Amino acid sequence: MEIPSPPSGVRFIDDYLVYLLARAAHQVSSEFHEQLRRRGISVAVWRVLSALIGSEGETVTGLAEICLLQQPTMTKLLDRMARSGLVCRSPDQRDRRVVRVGLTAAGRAMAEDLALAAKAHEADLLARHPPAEAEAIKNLLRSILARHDRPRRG
Amino acid sequence: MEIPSPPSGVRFIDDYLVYLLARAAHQVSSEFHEQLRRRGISVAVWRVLSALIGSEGETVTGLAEICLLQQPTMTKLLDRMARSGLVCRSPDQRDRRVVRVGLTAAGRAMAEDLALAAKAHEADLLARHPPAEAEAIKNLLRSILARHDRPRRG
DNA sequence: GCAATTCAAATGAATTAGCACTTATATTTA
DNA sequence: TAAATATAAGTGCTAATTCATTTGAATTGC
Repeated sequence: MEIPSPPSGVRFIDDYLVYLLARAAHQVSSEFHEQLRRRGISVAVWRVLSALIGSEGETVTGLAEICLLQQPTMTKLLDRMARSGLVCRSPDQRDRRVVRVGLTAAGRAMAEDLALAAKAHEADLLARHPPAEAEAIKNLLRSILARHDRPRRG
Repeated sequence: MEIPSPPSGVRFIDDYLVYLLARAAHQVSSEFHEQLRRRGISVAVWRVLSALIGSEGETVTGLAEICLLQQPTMTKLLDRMARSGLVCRSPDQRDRRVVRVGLTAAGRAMAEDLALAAKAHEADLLARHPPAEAEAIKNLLRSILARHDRPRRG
């Protein structure tokens, strides 16, 4: 059987909020992700580093939640990052189930270096919008985050 | 060495646009993704099905771009979906390098069924915002997409 | 009209993620 | 306080993703 090219009409996804958000997130980050690729740093590693900037001592589960990953995925990611000398784990004093994650000197240097590049990229992104809109974007996103905070999820 | 709990101050990521977008996208879709999980349908499969609604005949590379995946990932995903009888491939008549992808009857039924659930979920999401804001969200996202459309990417 | 280049899709090897489960520690409650 | 339940992190297996490459077809330039 033969399939013609897609019609030029409106696709389902073009008016579907969840898709618009996913696409915007992907598109907006793609330039910075290419910078990471050039430096040989994976997006997952950058997410962990950035999550720890100004917030060292997060737990494994906490980092997984922040980085939008499963906990076992984070455990293994941290294994690799510890092996490459970017993070260190240490047991919590009060609760021995808990592992707290910190940056090594090398990890902190890399994190801060990348954060500068990330902020420069962000300024560049926002400069493409009229000032009022640029202002509105983050506020709207924070409003979305506040209104759709899920009770709790793995 | 000992690592204290993270300070309660402002984390880097809490004011970082790319993260806010990624988090919003994740959070907003999580409820629907749970619905998918309950039905035993993966997010990737849903993305392909939804991409084909009203737009059958997309190419493999085109679908990869729409679904925010790499082309080889899409090839293998389509292999699996064809095996489970959701999509069919057929060679383009004009250009024999191109493969056009269509839905089978079962695939179309599943796509339309899920699209109803997706739209219901979307209505539910938007109802949590004041009407003016709900109106603004999609427009703002479309503005972002328009302004940050990348030239071309794998 | 042929060689070189571009482009679409597929393939294979290696890496990574996800799911279900285990282990160890805390907390609850009877 | 003992037993039951809950929580944090790690493990093992399977499956999916990626990167680099290959194959086959179309386009371009000479």
